[in-house]
Amino acid sequence: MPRISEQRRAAQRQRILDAAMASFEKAGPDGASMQDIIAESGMSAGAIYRYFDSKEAIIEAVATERHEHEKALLADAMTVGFPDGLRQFMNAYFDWVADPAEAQRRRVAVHIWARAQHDERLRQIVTEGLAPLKDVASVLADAPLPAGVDPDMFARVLLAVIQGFLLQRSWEPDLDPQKYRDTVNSLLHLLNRS
Amino acid sequence: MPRISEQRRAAQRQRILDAAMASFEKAGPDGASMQDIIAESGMSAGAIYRYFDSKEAIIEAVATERHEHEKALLADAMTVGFPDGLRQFMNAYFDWVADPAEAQRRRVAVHIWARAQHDERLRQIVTEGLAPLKDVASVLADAPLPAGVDPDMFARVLLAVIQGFLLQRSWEPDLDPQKYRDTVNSLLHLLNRS
Amino acid sequence: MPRISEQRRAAQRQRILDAAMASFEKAGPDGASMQDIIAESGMSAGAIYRYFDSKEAIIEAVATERHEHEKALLADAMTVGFPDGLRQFMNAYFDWVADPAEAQRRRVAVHIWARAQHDERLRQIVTEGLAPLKDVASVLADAPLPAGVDPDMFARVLLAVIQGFLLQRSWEPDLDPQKYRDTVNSLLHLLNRS
Amino acid sequence: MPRISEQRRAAQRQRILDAAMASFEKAGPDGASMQDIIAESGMSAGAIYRYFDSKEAIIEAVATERHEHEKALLADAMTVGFPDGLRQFMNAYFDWVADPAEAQRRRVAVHIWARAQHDERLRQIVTEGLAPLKDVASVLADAPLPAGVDPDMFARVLLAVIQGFLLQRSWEPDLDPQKYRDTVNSLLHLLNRS
DNA sequence: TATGAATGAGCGTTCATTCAT
DNA sequence: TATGAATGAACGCTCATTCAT
Repeated sequence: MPRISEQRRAAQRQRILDAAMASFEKAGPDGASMQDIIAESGMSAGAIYRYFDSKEAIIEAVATERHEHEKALLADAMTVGFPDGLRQFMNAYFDWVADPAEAQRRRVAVHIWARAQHDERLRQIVTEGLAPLKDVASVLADAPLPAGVDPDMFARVLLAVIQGFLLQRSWEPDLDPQKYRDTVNSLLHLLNRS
Repeated sequence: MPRISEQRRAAQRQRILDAAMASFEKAGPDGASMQDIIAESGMSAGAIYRYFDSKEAIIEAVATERHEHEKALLADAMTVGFPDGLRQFMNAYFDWVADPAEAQRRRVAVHIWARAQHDERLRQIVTEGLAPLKDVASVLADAPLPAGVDPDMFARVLLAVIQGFLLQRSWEPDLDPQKYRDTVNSLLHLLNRS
Repeated sequence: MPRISEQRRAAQRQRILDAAMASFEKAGPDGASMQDIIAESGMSAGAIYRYFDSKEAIIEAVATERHEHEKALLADAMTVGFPDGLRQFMNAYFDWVADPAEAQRRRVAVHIWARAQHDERLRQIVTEGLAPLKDVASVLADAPLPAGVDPDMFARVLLAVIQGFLLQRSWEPDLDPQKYRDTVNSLLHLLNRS
Repeated sequence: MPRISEQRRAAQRQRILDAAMASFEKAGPDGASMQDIIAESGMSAGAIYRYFDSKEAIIEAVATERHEHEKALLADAMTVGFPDGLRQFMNAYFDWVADPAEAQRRRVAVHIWARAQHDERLRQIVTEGLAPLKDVASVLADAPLPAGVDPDMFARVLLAVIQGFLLQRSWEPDLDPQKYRDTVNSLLHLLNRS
């Protein structure tokens, strides 16, 4: 009975997602055609549609994959308190932002962000990916923050610091992540002294 | 010998760009068809192609318009020194980020950002729009910054703080700009005490 | 201004419908592809979609055209009473069934009939095309019909006599319409004597 | 050396034909996909192709089945002479037309009729199904028919009366078969008096 | 024998762009 | 100058059929 194993099924799915990532990186989800994904994956049109209902479903799976990756990344950063958990949170992100192997994912992320503005399903996936913010905020709530600093908003500032850098580096690949990271860390040290 | 006045030509151009912005806001530049822009502008297909060579040219013009707007916005914020110029720089941006009339432009900006990753012309327009960073950095270079804080990178952090918020609010329109702004300002106050 | 005249628009529409009829005759609406209609019409894909929203819309237009033709055909047959109006009704149909120029339309009609079973819009078009039955029935209602003969059902019998022959001749083109018609007329004469 | 018994083979074949009938009834042979038939039968794609060479072969088998059914139906109606054999012929048909259990077969029949116009094999099956006409005609040939009534053509009229009603009822399921039948029988009684 | 994953040609339709009027 | 009808390549997707297991 040729019913394929769960393992093979997962591998084929991943093959498609990898091909989609590669295609999306080059031209964005709209610029990449199904033919591109088909060629990149080495599979046939029909085969791909056994794993995903539509191109849209592939885009959503790519978005989901990215956020699962992100959540796993941050899961254990949140196990320690302020200010060490905070530092780990930022470091986990910065490691991702600096990792050459993740360049593709970062570039595709920007397309997902743009698309999430119109696509309700994608918007949900993206905002659910913002969940770690809650954890960061609850850690910050117990910390001696300067007056006027809201824990929720501070968490968003930290995320923005990452997102903005990811964006800037997507246009200027030569931007040095280490220098940026050092500056951010130096700024965060001001908190300890307050 | 221009058959139509320069003034009329500019007005027609603007009409197309406004229609494009409206169309792009709804579905992004890829999701919006030339037919959408044609319908929204009330002009004919042929007429539009007298003002712009291609859809791509319209997208570039939209991107350029946005960055000219941005530059004008920041031009006079840079006339005073640290820390007042810095505050004005941030306030100018925050006013834009909070202005309901600018919602359309902000949403389209995210698409431009994504597209700039692949489109060289767009990338140049976007990175040229980053010019104010240089001015901010040169102001910061003369300021008594904490140890380890690079002026160029600090300027990027400030930009990131805006960009990230713009992004987050594009997915969660209810996010309160005032609360975010207050937290950012409170954090920046730490600099004065250092 | 190249906005085409109403006349040209109607001509183009007809060109598409004629091409569709020719294509449908050869292979039925499902067997004929849009490419067939495009080739047959000598128009481009895009042009056709300016006149019809979809292939389905073309099929509906073909069905509508056929029934408008039919209604016009029967309109004046109904101006006289029994038994002359009845004879004219049948003759009008028989002339159509025997007319070589109408062979295409007859063959396509059978496909429309089949399709009308599932397609609600088509079903409405087809059943509205049955309207003449009401007129025939009302003429028959005033006639001295034999006992047990319901005017509505008799009208349906008459229609069935046509439909069935159309069907039989679609499989056996050599069937002689004249012989069939003579036999039907002879049978109808029995009514006069009753 | 058949690995499976002839009996099982026939049962499997029937299972496929039943699934095909059910699928064709819903959407016609073109609207129904092999996947539909596969799902409806509970068999696998590969299994079905061991019993039928192609979808076309299934359609032909469905058509053949229908006409075998029809022939069996009429076989013994033809054992008696005019006018009783005639009445039995019509009654056998009318029973089929009124039988709710045969609704599926009737609806599919219309599709077969349409398709038989282009498909030579189907046309042969359908015209061979018209064989009873010959028997009816030969019975009628010995009967005292009114002047101008050709036995062959009269047989066709009788068939048309059935076919047309089947068609009309496929669009208007509420049509009362009994009323139609009564009217037809009343009309046929005129023959006795002539 | 039976399975269902895989194939890839072909489907209906859309789109940015052109050009006769 | 302006119009919008026309183009035709390319799109996302489905399908009957095959064949490795």
